[in-house]
Amino acid sequence: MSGGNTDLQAADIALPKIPATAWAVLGILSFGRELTGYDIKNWSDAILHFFYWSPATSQIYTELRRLEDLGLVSSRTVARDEVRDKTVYAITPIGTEALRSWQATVDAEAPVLKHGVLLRIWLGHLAEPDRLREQVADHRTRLLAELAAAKESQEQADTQPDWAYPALVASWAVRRIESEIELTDSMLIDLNRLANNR
Amino acid sequence: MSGGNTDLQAADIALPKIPATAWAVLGILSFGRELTGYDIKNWSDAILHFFYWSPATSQIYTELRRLEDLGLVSSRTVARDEVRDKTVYAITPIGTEALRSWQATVDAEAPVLKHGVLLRIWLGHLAEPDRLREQVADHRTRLLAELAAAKESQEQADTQPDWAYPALVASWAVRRIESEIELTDSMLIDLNRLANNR
DNA sequence: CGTTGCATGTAAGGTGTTACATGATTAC
DNA sequence: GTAATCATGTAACACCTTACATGCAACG
Repeated sequence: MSGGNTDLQAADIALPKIPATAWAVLGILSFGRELTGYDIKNWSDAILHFFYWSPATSQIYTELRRLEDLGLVSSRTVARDEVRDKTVYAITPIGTEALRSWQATVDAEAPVLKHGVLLRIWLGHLAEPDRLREQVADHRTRLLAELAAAKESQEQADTQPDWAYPALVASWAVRRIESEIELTDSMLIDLNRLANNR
Repeated sequence: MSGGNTDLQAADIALPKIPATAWAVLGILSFGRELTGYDIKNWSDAILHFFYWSPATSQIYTELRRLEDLGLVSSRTVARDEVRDKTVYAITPIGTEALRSWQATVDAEAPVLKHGVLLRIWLGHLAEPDRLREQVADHRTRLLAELAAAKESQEQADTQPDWAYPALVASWAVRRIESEIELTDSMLIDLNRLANNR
């Protein structure tokens, strides 16, 4: 509205064309901490993994280099112990604005689910019924472990100040895993019925 | 049990090392129809997409070539119209046994979810509250369309003979989308509460 | 008569993984 | 003393997508 506004507007920042993984890594750094590539991998495995896939370690280092070349993150060397150093990365003001601009202008693609267990059930005509139920039961066990991890992540988010959004997402993750456990149980019942009706 | 059993056992078949996408394409052909690459892409978009991602068309043709080289599928040329031909693919006995063997021995990897909307909510501290709610509302609309498509897919599966397993998976897909709609509604409420508390 | 569907690819390039390598430190 | 953790990469390669190209047929 005001003609004299020279503030940095989200729309003013050129939106670099970088893959989704790069935005995710930048997003992790947007919480304001200085992190090593190793730290980012751990965050990724612990949190991102509930709603986005966790890239390989080498990929994270590749993205960090890309982001630094673009000026979206900065790095500095700090002491790790008396002998060795480590490199910590932080988001830059340009990086923050780029992320904001990405948020404001790039619509989310349709979510993608890659569910190997469901693929195997879909191809159930080729499997032994026992094998199928074994796979589903294993999946259920995995879900229980995920649920515990998600709940822990939720507690973490609830205790951090200014983590309202991560807390929202953590609560979504917990409920979505609970729902998948129900669906898995129901699938097991259906599978039993199918196996008995022959 | 019997020593004289010379039948082809799943475990006897060498398990070729091919990517998950190749198994998915082979799986589509395991329902016994002769399909063109184009047909497979359509099946993929219509069905596979509910629980597995749908590969690009060019990727499907690549996988078909790979599968044919391995003898897991065969192709033949048939007339399309008076002028042009088309190539239809069918699974071979070796292909069926390879799939069986894959089912019997390869455990499913952990499911992967790539949910761009959730990633954006997780980074909500960088977004305008309105923009966030817009993204979630758009996602809800998308889910409604998916739900309709999943229900149609379910009806299809229910009317086909010997499609008990696809029917099971379709019913799972319907319920999982319904559950995600609920989670989305609840997310919208939480987002409203967050926006008002400031 | 223009658009959508059918049908099949190639070429280029980007994305991402696996395997490997290194080595000090800390925990058991 | 041995395993796990921290920390950082490189090299090779596989996977997959995008963009492009082609052209008839059928539908409105």
